[in-house]
Amino acid sequence: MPVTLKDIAQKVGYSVTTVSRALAGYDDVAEATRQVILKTAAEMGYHPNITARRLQKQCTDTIGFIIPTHGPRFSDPYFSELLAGIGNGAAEQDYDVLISTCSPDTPEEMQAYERFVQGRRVDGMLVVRTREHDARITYLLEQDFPFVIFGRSHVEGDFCYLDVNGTVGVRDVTRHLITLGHRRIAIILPPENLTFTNYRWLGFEKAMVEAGLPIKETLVEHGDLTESSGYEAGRAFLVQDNPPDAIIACNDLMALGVISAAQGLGLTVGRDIAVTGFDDVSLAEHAHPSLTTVRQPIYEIGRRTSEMLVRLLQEGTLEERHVVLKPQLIVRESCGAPAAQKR
Amino acid sequence: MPVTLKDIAQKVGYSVTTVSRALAGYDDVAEATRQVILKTAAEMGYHPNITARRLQKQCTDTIGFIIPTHGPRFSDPYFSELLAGIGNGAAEQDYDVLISTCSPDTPEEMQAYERFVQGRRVDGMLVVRTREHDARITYLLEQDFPFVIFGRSHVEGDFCYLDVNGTVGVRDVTRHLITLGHRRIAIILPPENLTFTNYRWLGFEKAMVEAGLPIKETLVEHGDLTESSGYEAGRAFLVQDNPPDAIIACNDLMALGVISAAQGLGLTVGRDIAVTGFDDVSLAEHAHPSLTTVRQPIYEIGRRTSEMLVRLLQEGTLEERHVVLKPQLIVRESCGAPAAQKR
DNA sequence: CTTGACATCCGAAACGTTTTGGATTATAAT
DNA sequence: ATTATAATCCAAAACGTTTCGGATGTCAAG
Repeated sequence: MPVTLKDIAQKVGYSVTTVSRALAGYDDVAEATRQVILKTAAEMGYHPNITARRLQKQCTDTIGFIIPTHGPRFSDPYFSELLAGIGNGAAEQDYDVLISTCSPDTPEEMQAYERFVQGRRVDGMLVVRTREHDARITYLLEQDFPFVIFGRSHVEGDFCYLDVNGTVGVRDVTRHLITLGHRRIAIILPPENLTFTNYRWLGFEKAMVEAGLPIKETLVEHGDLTESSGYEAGRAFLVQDNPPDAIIACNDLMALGVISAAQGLGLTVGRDIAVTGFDDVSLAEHAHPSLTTVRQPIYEIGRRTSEMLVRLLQEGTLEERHVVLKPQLIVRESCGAPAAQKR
Repeated sequence: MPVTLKDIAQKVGYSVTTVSRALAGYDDVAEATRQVILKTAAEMGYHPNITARRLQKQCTDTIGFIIPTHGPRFSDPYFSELLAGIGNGAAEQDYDVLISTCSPDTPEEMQAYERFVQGRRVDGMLVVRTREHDARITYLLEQDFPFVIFGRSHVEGDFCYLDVNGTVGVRDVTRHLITLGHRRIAIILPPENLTFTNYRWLGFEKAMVEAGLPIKETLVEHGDLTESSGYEAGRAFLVQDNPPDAIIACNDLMALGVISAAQGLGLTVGRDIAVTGFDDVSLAEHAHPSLTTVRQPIYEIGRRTSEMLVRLLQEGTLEERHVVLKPQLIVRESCGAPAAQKR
């Protein structure tokens, strides 16, 4: 039903080859004929069949992204922003984005990768939330399949990544808390197997050590990056005999959970207890109190990783294979500093 | 480089046809040969080239979803949950999901639809955040392209949709506020052109009228569904000479903005002012105070719409073309009711 | 008049599947 | 021995595009 090259060829009385080449802009077709072809193609409402084109070209002009979702109730503003960046970065270069959703570190996740890679549904993959020993990366390397990751990994091999320097980020926010006079500082870390967990931990350690402050085991917890786990961990800290005077959460969602826990206990955040986050999702700015956090430009990250991947696909190589961005400390009300002006 | 049917055929000494049919499970190939073929296919690491299959079958086994993003800073927990539902619903039936991101109601958005539809990148489309006069729907209808929408529309024609009854939802939450003794009730509506805006408005109107309460013009505002617009509208209400004693926000994000605005003015939400939302994103439960809201099962909605679309594609028709789910009032602390127990 | 260069066009192959419509052989029924 | 039936197999076409390697005709230079 849709009009094909053959239909146009029939109508204008030229061969399929000539029609194809006219539309593709080759210079071995007379200007007059090209005009005729262009005109009739438009009139007939021709749109190339990309499936056929893909078969011929042996590439899909599509990048894949498998979103790590935790359980059915997966509600993370972080990912919608990241996805917007990825989508726009890809669209700008006429690439499509194929997605799937999977619980991380499960057999289903590997199957999803195989489906994309082996089925040649995509030309390259975007990988996020990397783990120290990451089966996805091992797999992609061994398949010699192009990919770019947001984050880093301990997996051996040379691959392209873009990351935000979490060590500097957490170091800065810890230093800031110390400057404000906080001494008993607690931290809620991401799950242990994630690569960025260790980087953030190092930043915490560095700032504490350089200030001569002890790191108490009772003031270190792990959460799973949801508000709910932030709530639990925060509450656990605050009901201790000797509670912390500041709590660093390693992402904003957990920080919001901590704030909720503190307020639930009748504490005033920013006065009785300082709380900080990481990411700077838009909710951080509009929370009450507004959240001191470490900004990573999520949209830009999505955009840049997809741009890196597309370039890698098109040129077969990348000049800047490793990019590490510096995050930015955003001071707001939740850590008791003089409130940054709201809007 | 990847192994093809021809490679297998060569190896086992049968024709490409037989190999294809053996793998596809036809019964006109001897059991013994099938075993040989299956075995060597596995050994050689055969994976069918889906592009070739698609060209032959003239369908892509892919559904498209264009996410309406508002500006680069697009951070909505609602969409990540919806997407997880869509992704899983599709994956279960071996369908892929192709996405793109676009500002709603722009030329680029229509181009994105054309790209998907005319380029036959997908077999069907999923449409959300529908507008009363929605060019996307008009277009899909006129192209006779299969689609399912989440929401409804005034566009003429018969199409499949799944929606949540917003009238009942807002009616219930309004009634609840009235029961609690609130009389000056304000509402923050979504943008006027969205279909669900009117449905929600009707619910508000109905509850107010049946209680004999007047609807004041000064207590009706429109927001754009972001926390920031909720903050603005909420603040505008609260600084009035005669402020409302309850504010209904038409989604959770705006409600969180209202809470922040109220707290910024030194008010205690749940005592001085009641606030309610709509959606029940996971942040609503963990906000402080926890947010009274109207729950729509977002994950389930994503899942069901993609299931509907896949069935429509496979069977050419759908028995249940119009589904309207009933939302559920979730009473929590933000409207001053006795707090629902936390977790 | 021949040759070469150039401009314009096109047939056929290729990409990897699936499907159509038999062909071949063995087996069972007459 | 012949015919029908069933069990296996396969060549070729088709899906719509791009590209390779010419083919044809025209014109200017020799």
